[in-house]
Amino acid sequence: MTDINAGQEPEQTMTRIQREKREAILEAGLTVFSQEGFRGATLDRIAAEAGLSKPNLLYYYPSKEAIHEELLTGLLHTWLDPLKAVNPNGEPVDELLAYVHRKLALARDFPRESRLFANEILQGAPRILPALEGELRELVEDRAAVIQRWIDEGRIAPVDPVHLIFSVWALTQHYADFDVQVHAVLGAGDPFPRAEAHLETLFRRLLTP
Amino acid sequence: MTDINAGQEPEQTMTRIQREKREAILEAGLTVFSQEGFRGATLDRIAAEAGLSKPNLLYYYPSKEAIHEELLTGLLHTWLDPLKAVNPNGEPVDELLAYVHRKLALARDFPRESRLFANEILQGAPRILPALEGELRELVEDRAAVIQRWIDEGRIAPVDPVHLIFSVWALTQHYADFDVQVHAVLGAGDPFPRAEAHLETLFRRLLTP
DNA sequence: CGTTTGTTTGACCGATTGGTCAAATCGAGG
DNA sequence: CCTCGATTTGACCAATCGGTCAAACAAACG
Repeated sequence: MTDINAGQEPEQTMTRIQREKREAILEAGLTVFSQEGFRGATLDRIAAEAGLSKPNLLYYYPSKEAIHEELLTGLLHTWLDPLKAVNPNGEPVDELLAYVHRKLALARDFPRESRLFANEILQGAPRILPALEGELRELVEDRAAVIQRWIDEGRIAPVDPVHLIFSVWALTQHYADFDVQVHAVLGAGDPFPRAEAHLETLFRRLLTP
Repeated sequence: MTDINAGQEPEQTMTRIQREKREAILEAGLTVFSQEGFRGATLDRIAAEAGLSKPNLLYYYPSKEAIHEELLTGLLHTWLDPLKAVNPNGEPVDELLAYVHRKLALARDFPRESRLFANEILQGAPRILPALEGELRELVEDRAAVIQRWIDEGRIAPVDPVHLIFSVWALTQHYADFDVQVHAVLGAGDPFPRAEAHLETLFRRLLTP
């Protein structure tokens, strides 16, 4: 019996089969957790989705909690990167529009990740509240200061910087988290091209001085 | 043994105690379902929250499903009313801003209802998809036509009418569904006054011709 | 080929789940 | 005070939950 690394990422020491199975489990966990939330998800469903027996799944991850935790920690960085990438020395309107586009692309390409995050927040963020009050808050305060500077310099129209960031989050994640509703209203087509054009219009009118 | 109405609302025939207990159960169910989702919620927790024993709860509602269903059906109307109330004969910008304010007030005053709805959509809307594809879709199409008319008459700036409605939903519900995140970033104060001012600015710049 | 190490599974466990039921308790009317 | 229906509860049930374990199986290697 090999006590497979219950902690972090010495992926080097893992065999091919270990990497593949753990990846399959994370993939399945992402699907199930993002639909049902942590409490609603069951190991049986995750195991079935991953094509493994339940004891076999528990051979690779020590608990349901461990799968969920690894998914969440991986997520936060992906989630904050687009905001981090806003360049304080760039052209303000372009930088902010590019941020919106990156965030919308994330919603389009990683809807399950978006819903996993939404589920965690809806449940009161019991597992990532510290990260929200730490990393996230600091990053937002930092970028809000940059935006405020742009406003003071008259390079974008005055707007509450933090609520501007909230608006970007709300508008982009809506297309991932509420996609069932979006499709119920719009029909079968891909809503993203129009969404992109709409958000471009919205933020351009909001920000252009 | 009285077989308490398992169907709809002859509230007239109910005694005071029946009305009170059923109300307490719905209240508790709203709290629990909105936090944990349908699968994650347990009858034990709902019963505890309502101050009842589990068998006593099941004396008033025949199943977990029944509580959830009654909450959801009651919800949809509350949710659509603000959009219904948009007056096709009013002043366009005022009407739409009033809609935004009504929807934000809903998020402020009924956050649990908002989260219950969000949970249902996140899970794929298994219980209200028909209503979304029916009532909701028709209402949105109807109001989108009104907005399009306003655009054609040059009374508001051109904008995709359906995505405009999505934007109102996304921006207002964000403050209810993600309030933990909002508070993590902003600190303890009440975010709604600033949110209201921000959304007023946003939609005024977007819509003013 | 045998051994050792890594992988998979069937059987099982205690706890919790949604739900039942008969018996106990309450409360209003006679 | 008695009665009868309304309400409440303790005990219980089958199913499912997260998780364990020993045994079976597979793979690598000398």
